[in-house]
Amino acid sequence: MKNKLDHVDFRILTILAEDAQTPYTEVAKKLIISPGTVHLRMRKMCDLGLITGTTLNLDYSKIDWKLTVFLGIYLTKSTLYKDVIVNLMEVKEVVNVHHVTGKYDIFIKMHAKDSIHYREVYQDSLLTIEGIKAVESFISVQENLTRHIEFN
Amino acid sequence: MKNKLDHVDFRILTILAEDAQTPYTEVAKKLIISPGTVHLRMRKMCDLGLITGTTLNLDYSKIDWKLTVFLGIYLTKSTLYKDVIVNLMEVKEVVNVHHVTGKYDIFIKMHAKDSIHYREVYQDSLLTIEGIKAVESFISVQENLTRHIEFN
DNA sequence: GGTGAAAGAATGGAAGC
DNA sequence: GCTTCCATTCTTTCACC
Repeated sequence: MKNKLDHVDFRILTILAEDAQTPYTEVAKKLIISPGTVHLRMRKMCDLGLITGTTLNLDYSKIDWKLTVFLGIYLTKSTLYKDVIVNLMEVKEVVNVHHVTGKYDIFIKMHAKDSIHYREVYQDSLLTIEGIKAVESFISVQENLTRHIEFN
Repeated sequence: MKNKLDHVDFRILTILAEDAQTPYTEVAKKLIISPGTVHLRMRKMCDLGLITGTTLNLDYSKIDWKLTVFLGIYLTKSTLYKDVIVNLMEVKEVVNVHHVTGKYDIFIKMHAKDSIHYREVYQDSLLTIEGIKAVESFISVQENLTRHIEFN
């Protein structure tokens, strides 16, 4: 898959991963290629499934969702992961679900307005899911970094 | 902070969080407001610090970075977190760093090309950081969900 | 597989309501 | 604080290289 991509593609990715709203004309100018080429390369990378979309980076604390929590989930039986994941995805405070190997079976990230809201979600929406044996939580005190890998 | 935002702002956020490249004219049409208003609201939300940027969603496996790993880090002394975080941020495979409460002191997310690459980063770049006592890793077998909270 | 130009569309101010 | 208007800028296609 990677051999379909070259250095120009990676430089386009680097610029747009930094700010997805950068006009293609500006990307083209920076890389000294034509806007048409940027457009073509972007379509190629979307078609390849490398670029799956674009989104806003949001600081939830600014709308009074003050808590970010990571949760490591133990299942009663590891094979139950599929059903549990489906149930987790229905909890709207959950923004990220990973099936993992290691101490935990599933790893999730969620947001909550405050500790009361968090406890509600935890007790009423998470612990009640069938197949979950136990949950360990890690409350984020501070996010220090969110970025992409370097493309090259 | 939240009282500066209304339902229209949240609907704009919802649309653009889904696809940050949606033209403002299209957002305006969906919400039956003028493009100028979308522009104004967006600038307000950027100025408030709610929107911190825009980015691409990427599937790293498509460029042969096959591993996503979460790592829970124990420090020799919890007060060392600042220095350790600075050092972690210099490891380019690390894309996310959170200072957390709970069993671990710091929680990070990283990507690697394969298990050899991962072991190199783990042994040479992470375990060598002064102040880190131990690390527990969770290799993501599958990402099932990445989304935003529902705004309202 | 890239370029550059051109038609159509979007952006981002300003003036008025 | 929203809207409409408009000059400027961007997108996206396509004939050509």
